[in-house]
Amino acid sequence: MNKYGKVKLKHIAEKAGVSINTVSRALNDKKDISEKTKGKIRSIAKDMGYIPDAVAGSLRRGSTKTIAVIIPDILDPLMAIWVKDIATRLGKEGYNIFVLNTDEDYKRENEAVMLALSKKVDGIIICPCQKDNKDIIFLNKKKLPFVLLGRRFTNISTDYVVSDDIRGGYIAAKYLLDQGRKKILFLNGHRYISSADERYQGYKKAFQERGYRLEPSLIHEIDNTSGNSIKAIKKIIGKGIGFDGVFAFSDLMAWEVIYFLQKIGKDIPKEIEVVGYDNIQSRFYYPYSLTSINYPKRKAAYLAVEILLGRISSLDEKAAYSQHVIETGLFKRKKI
Amino acid sequence: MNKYGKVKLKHIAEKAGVSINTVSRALNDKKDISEKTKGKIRSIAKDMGYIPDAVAGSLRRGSTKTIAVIIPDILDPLMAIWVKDIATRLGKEGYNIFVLNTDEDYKRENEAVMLALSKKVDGIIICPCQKDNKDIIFLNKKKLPFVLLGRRFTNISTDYVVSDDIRGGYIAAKYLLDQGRKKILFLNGHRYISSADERYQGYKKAFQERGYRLEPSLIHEIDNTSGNSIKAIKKIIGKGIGFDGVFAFSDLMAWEVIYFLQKIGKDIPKEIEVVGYDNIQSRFYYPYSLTSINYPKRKAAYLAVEILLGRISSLDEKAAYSQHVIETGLFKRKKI
DNA sequence: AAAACTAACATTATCGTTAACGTATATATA
DNA sequence: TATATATACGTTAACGATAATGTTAGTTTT
Repeated sequence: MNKYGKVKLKHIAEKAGVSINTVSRALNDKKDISEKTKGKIRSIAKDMGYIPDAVAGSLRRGSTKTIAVIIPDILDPLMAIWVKDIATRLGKEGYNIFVLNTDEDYKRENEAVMLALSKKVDGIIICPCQKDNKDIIFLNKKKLPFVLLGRRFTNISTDYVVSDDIRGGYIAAKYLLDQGRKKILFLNGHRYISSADERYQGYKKAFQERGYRLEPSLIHEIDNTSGNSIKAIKKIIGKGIGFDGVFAFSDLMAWEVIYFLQKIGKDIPKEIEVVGYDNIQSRFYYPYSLTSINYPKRKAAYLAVEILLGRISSLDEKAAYSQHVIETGLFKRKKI
Repeated sequence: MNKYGKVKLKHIAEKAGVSINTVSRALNDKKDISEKTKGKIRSIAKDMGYIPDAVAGSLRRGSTKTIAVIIPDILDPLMAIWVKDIATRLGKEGYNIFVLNTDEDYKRENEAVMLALSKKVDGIIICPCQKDNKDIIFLNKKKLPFVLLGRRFTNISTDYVVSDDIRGGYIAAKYLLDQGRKKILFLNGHRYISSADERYQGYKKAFQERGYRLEPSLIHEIDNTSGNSIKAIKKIIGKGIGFDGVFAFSDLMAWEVIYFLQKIGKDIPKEIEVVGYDNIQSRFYYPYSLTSINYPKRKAAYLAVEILLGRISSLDEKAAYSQHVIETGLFKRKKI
């Protein structure tokens, strides 16, 4: 370390015998500076152990080079994967990310948005917990670029990247029905979440095509958070409701469900076949037969990032919305 | 929205007929202001849709109210749990967190530290990927408070919270040996990670107590990142090395290992018994018999936060280091 | 050789907020 | 009544970096 408690541009400027501005230009690789001076300044800066003050720079520049990622729950592997992919992709463009958990709570989501606004992030990627969040619409007016990932709004047009949830729900129902399952338990997310609502629509369609009626006692809407599905399934079984198939809102839910059903002695998938969503497989190896609705998750995340970067760099506020519905398919897994 | 593109303190001050400073005091709940004025100003600020500019505030205040959490991998449930617990606890004190992944990479860890320094965080909680990182020691000189979590340094004294890894390794080995396992595969992390090194020491001790010799071909050091343990175990089996027990560095590794062993037809735990570390159970229900080394993870995270907050608020730079080794125990799980 | 231009640097304003300091009024004490 | 003491505010100077604008010396143009 050197004699300066904190090395500022000023100190480098003094030592180099140039102005602060010249130091700034040298370190930021701007023009209007000779290679010789630039090299000299950079060398001095390095020697002095200069660490740029991002806060001061952000204030002056009017840009923090930071993106907020607002998600329901980092403990859901889908979200963790997305967060990591987004961070990696954005890192290449010099952006850092701020991760904010909402725990599927509308109020916390709005607090997160306010925090992002306050922290002056350059953009937001958000997986909203409701399909018609009025406070987020507010972002439009604030002219802060944002992209929805995984879930969308129905009451307003925005940029988004989602999976084809209608088809996902349809495929899942069709598969279970094709397997001869008669009493299928649908453990869905709340229908005020776009993906849950759309999966329900697809699910319903598959039943209607066969002239089947949806049995209300077999359709449940629950939070996609810790332990919830176990609580729910306990209650359902407690009521004496029987079923031979389950379609869960996420693989996470599906795992919990399988765990519990196994525990009470059910033979999976013989007695009860479970279908999940998201097809999480990258790290969380799971030995049971968990068929799942699959879609290119990384592609979705990257696409959201590209759209956001486009919005940030584009001067055209009125550019058409980028709306992507990514194809879903069935990923069939056998018991190993 | 109102006529102001961006509502600043100045605008509120104008409207309220007071000075900027008074507005600042009102909004920050400082003293030297009457309840009446405070109420009036706050009401006006709310009406005008004022959103504080955290960047400007941070620059002036010299504090960002942000903590960096530097971890190897957010995809490891242990880290995800820690991150969430830390965020929750710090949130109550008005802090936000910046999550930075290192992927167990020394270079990226140092970049993360530099970034944290540049972003002017108020403190760092870090799970270091090496037990003697010289660049982090550098933090001491920078007088930026930091606490190690899960892993510690051996070449320098710092604040830390770790599990009793020596004992953890000892217990695991003892358990497997007690079960009559003769050929135990130790899938450890790299020994330049303190926890891996200490678990090795405990492991060795258990063997020595019985007069057993460690078989080098059964001890492997690998990265605790995606898919690595499967790659490793494939190679080990490919070499014709047989084993009837496995002690893995993390539950994550253990899951991967069990997955693979199952896949190639092994009966778990009959043929091969696996012991993991961290005892992840909160969300990732896992149906196989995975006995694991347990310790109060949330307690560890909270403790790290308390220590950090203490350092931040304390004026005493020379306060004795807070060093905590949290008790570990065996969590035995049966096949369900 | 005068005018025009350019490269390379310096000077200064600015970002929005907070804190140190200063001041005036109201209240309490002697 | 005179003086001390709070209380509640205003004024102004940072915080550190960057962008806009100036300035100077050297080069090119005609």
